[in-house]
Amino acid sequence: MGTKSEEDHLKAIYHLSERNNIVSISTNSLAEHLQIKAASVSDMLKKLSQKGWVNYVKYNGSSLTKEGQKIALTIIRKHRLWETFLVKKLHFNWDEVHEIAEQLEHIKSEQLIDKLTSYLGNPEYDPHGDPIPNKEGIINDHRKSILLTELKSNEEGIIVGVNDSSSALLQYLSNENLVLGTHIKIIEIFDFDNSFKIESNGRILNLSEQITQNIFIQK
Amino acid sequence: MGTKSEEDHLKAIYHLSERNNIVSISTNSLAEHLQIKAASVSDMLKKLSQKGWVNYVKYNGSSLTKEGQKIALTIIRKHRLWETFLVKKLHFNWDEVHEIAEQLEHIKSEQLIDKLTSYLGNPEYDPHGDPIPNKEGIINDHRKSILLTELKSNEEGIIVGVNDSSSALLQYLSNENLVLGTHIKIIEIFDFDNSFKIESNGRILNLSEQITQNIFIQK
DNA sequence: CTTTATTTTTAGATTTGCCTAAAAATAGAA
DNA sequence: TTCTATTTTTAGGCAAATCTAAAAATAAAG
Repeated sequence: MGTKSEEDHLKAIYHLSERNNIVSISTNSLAEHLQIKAASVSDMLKKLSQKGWVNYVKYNGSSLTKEGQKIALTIIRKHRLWETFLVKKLHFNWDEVHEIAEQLEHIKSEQLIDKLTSYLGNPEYDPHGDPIPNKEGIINDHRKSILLTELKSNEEGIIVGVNDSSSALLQYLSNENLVLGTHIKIIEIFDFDNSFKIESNGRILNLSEQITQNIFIQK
Repeated sequence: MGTKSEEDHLKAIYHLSERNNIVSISTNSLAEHLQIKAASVSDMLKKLSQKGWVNYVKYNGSSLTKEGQKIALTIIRKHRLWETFLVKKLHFNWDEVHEIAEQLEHIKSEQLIDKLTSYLGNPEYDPHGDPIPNKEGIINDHRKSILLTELKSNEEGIIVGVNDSSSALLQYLSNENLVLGTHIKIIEIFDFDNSFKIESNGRILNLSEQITQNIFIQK
């Protein structure tokens, strides 16, 4: 499809749109996300717009076209399949695979991905609980998940995903034994800092707002 | 280590040296092998020489330094491990894996290769019968193989490798059922074109010189 | 041992993806 | 609403890896 850099830009637009439920993504937030300068992003947006992958109005942000979204989802599909491979088959920890998958996602071979998919048993979710788009770029997410922040005192749920794949968060969660499938119960919510006191596996834990707004729960 | 292009140049020097048992590789043959122009190769040789990876004397060809050879062998190791993965685990045919491995060999993660190696059961040879260098870049090839061309009438042997990984050759051999491990016997050698009449699996086959000089045999 | 042919290098351009600095547009505050 | 701050774009540059065309070195042929 595109170059590594083009693919990275499309993916960034997709992720920022998804995370914030926003239609138009600012050039600055893309630059921040991609760790490059805004001027470089402007250049690339012009190019992607010309290719028909991005809707771009000067000074007014950008969004993906149908075709751009298809490409972004193909890359995300590959990323999540490779992460699944790394954890399930090569026995990496879930916090070690992101960087490697960032490289593997750009390998070009449809047949490779087809064979990898069936080798992994057609997985629907990656090791972080994120749904794997199908070959047509469609996400079939039958989890009814909400953010932990949306729960109230005394409510209970199961961890089904994370909103952020940074090593720091994933290691923190592993360390506290808050892995996918873990059952938790809200004991108390502290208004002054929005931190949560929860119970999980018979232990009492305190979670900061930075943590609670990155954990997906199913009641 | 280096960029994709640097790695490709080092690997090319290694392969051409190996194939021809020659110490110094001409710029033109590198250009031919890499499918780029000789002028571009000159530029790169200057760069690699400056990095201490290549011995380069203007107008006099190039060879690998110790360090350059180590890098080349690391790439070759990764290439052959990925090929093994593609054939053994994903069930590709041996003639389909070269292109994909050309991409995968540039993925950067030592841990990934370590885990892949043990996942594959520390293989010593790749699907084409080529030895896989170890982590230190040492090739431990305990096959005593010779080229099919070196056999005489009535001699027999087993196919243990190929000298050329082109799809064309590999498909030809698969088609004739001349896979690794196949036992063959020389019936007759025709002087006028150096072609061989052989017997294999009870069938009589004629092999041109282009084929016989690319098959490794163990008596 | 010249002359010609071939190989290799240099010089100068191009493309891609990035940069900095300055200009232009938009948004926010008084 | 007008001034200031912020965001975004433009303009011009740079490094990497390639190219073409021309010059230089080496090899081959007579």
